[in-house]
Amino acid sequence: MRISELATRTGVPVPTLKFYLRERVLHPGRATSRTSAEYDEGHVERVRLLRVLAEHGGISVADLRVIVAALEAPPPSRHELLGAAHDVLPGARTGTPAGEEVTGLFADLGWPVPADAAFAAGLGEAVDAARAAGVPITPTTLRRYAAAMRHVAEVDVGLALAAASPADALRTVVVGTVLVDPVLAALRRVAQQVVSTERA
Amino acid sequence: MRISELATRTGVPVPTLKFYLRERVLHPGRATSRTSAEYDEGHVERVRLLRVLAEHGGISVADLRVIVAALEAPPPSRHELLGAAHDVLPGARTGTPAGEEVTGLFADLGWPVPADAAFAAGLGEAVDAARAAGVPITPTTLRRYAAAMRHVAEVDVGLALAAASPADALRTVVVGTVLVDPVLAALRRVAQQVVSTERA
DNA sequence: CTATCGTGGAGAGTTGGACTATCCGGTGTC
DNA sequence: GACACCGGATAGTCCAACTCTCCACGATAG
Repeated sequence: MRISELATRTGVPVPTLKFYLRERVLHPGRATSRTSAEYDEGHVERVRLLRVLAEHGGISVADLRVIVAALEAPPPSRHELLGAAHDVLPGARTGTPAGEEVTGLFADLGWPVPADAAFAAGLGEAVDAARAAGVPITPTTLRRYAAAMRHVAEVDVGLALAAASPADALRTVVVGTVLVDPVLAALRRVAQQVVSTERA
Repeated sequence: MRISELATRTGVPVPTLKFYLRERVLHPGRATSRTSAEYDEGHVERVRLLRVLAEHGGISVADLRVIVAALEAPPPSRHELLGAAHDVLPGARTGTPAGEEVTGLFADLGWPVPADAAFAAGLGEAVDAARAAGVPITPTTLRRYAAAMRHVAEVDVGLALAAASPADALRTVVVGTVLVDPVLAALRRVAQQVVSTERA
């Protein structure tokens, strides 16, 4: 199909598609002449992915570029895949070591987390920010949060392992991590109301 | 103190403070003459709150205005307080009824959630977005996520109930909801790595 | 008592990100 | 062979969040 059909199929205007091509988040079509190219279902898929990550996940074009690059080079093992996906996601602090409290938390929980894991430092920052704003987060609080998120992670990993191919698994991890966060946030708010009602 | 001292105390430039005053997210100081005003510790606190919500919570100035308005008018009961806080937070869809799947989920779980709760509709949208991007979320998946977030909510409500005053509780709920989300997201990613390692 | 200096207030300008519009020479197509 | 459509490039728009510039005036140090 040509670019105008890609536009009608995805509902994205032609100038925006050209913008995505320029920004290298959409791979070029197969050129059929100097002034036309052929796009396929892969392009339709990609455009839909870009839109949903940008609109519902709030991912910037710069981060989209990193993400699609990772999607196009799937690592061999399913386990490495998770690390690769995480390095790419916004919020990761690759190379920055985590603070003492965070490493202590992981030791307490018996979690074998390397101190330089992509999100360990980000976790420390997030906790400090919440405390700076007056939220009384104690080590106990943090342990309880961690235990709950472990249950979430069990579900997440199950979804990824159920994928048909490594490429599918990578896609599920990256997209799932970004797009399930808002689902969890909404569930958290609803659950707060429920717990609060029950205690009243 | 005068505006320049407020600027040095908070590390925020004077023109930015003037911008916050114009946008009515920072309450005016007590005017001591036509060309000067007196700011106090409440202003320092407020500016720190604005910065941490904007930087770590990604809250826009328009949403900040709604949040600070809510903080200045605390509702009488602690239970109403949660609803008031949630109506104000980004992602809320006040007045929009939730979809069938979401109301069914709540019925399944035995959660007494009104169909027009602030986040019920947002939840449906978030789930649809994730599915549109190819994340295979089943009703079972959703129930497991909900169970985990219920544990998170137990901790949240405990924190809010421990606050000294209703005003403190409101602050804890609003700020905690916004700023603990990134903490949970980071914990989720770390837990994914741990679970994945254990299964390998 | 006077020369700055800082202030509140308001409008205009800047920056960055994400598009969107215009142009252009070159097809493809009826 | 007219004419819409294409790809490629450049420039322009729009929004949010600041940031700058003025202005007239009050504060305060010499």
